[in-house]
Amino acid sequence: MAPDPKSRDRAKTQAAIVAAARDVLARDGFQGFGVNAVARAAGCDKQLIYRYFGGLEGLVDAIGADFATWLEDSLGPATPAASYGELSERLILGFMAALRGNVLVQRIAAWEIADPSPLVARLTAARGGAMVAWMAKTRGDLAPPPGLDAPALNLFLIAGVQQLVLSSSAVGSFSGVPLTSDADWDRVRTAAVRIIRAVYGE
Amino acid sequence: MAPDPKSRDRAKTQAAIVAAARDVLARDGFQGFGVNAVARAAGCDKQLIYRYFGGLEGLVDAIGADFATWLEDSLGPATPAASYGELSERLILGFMAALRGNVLVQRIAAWEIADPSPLVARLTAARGGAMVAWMAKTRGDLAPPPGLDAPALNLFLIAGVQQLVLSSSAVGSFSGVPLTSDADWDRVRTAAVRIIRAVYGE
DNA sequence: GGCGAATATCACTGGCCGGTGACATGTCAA
DNA sequence: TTGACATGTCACCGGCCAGTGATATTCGCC
Repeated sequence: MAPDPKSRDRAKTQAAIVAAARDVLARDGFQGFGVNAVARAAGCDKQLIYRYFGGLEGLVDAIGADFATWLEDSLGPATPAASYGELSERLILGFMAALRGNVLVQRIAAWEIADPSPLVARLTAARGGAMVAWMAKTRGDLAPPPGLDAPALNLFLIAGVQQLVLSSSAVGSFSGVPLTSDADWDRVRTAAVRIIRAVYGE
Repeated sequence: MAPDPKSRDRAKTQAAIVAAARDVLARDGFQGFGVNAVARAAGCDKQLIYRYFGGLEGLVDAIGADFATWLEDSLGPATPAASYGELSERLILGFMAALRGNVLVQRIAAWEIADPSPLVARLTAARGGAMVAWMAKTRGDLAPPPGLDAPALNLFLIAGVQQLVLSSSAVGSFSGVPLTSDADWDRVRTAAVRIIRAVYGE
């Protein structure tokens, strides 16, 4: 027969709640992300969220827990780069692809900007840690070029990528320029590569 | 004596409501932006919002109406540029300063990303129009350099600026890098200039 | 003065939310 | 068998919200 309507399996119920929370957050954004919505999506009573996670905070922590390996899972292991420009190129394009492919992370990034509540700070921390860890791992022992503030340059490019991805996902354009078709993103990628090669030398 | 507690002046009341709406949006963000909050801030009854603006939509339109000249008002009239690199530099740094100095626009930009509702689309359109008009006016009749996708490059830089400003305003950092002190923003400006000069030639 | 319209306020409904206490049901060990 | 515990559900509270109908107050015009 079908699995029990009341499964009575704590681990499974917890997993279902976390999955439902991810779904709700990815689908509706942080608006409408709450105990009621998550419980509805999980098909259980909201009381269980309080009992098993201590409220939304614990649930958010559970979501953020598996961001540690997000970028590696999306992009595969890093391979050594021959030059800093190549490294930066891989960093930027890889981040672009990973972010474009994960709506949940997009929602969280938008959440951070729009509503700096203590609730989302937990996710911000988890995501930021994953970012720096991945960047450090990708960099390996390659020395940054002298005379350039490489961290600031990369920060600028990463910020641009994130803004373009978020705008594209939310409204399909940025500053009036459409960002939907593959051709649009080809232009963006080309621009990014152009910038990187100009800055770090051919 | 003090002005009438019930002013009974439609024009003045309308202006007070619009001002209150701007204040609420700038202070609290689009969260908590609603008829009740605006009416409270304006010190009048929410019924007047429905009567005079037809609801939040009309009120939002009234807010967006004066974005047409936002950038010019912030930065002063454009002066002719000698080269495309100088033009781009002025564009990016000017946009950075203007956005950093206007919390309301920051909130609206965050709103666009986080909650693509039909309500905010009105503001997105107004802001986008102001952006392209200002860029076109600043450009004047200067020809873009050949062999470069200048619009895409500028788009990338503008996106980076916007993301950094929004993150700074919301959480004081981006990707773990703090963005609060003047020194932080000096680094950002230097990186931007570095990128522009590398791309468009010294 | 008197009357109609414009202006402003009040009071209320219905709905969703977060949060909590009480209750039902299944499990397992003494 | 029975009793303690874990799991799950239900009903309810107070609060905030959007929206609306009725009412009070003032202005302008005849």
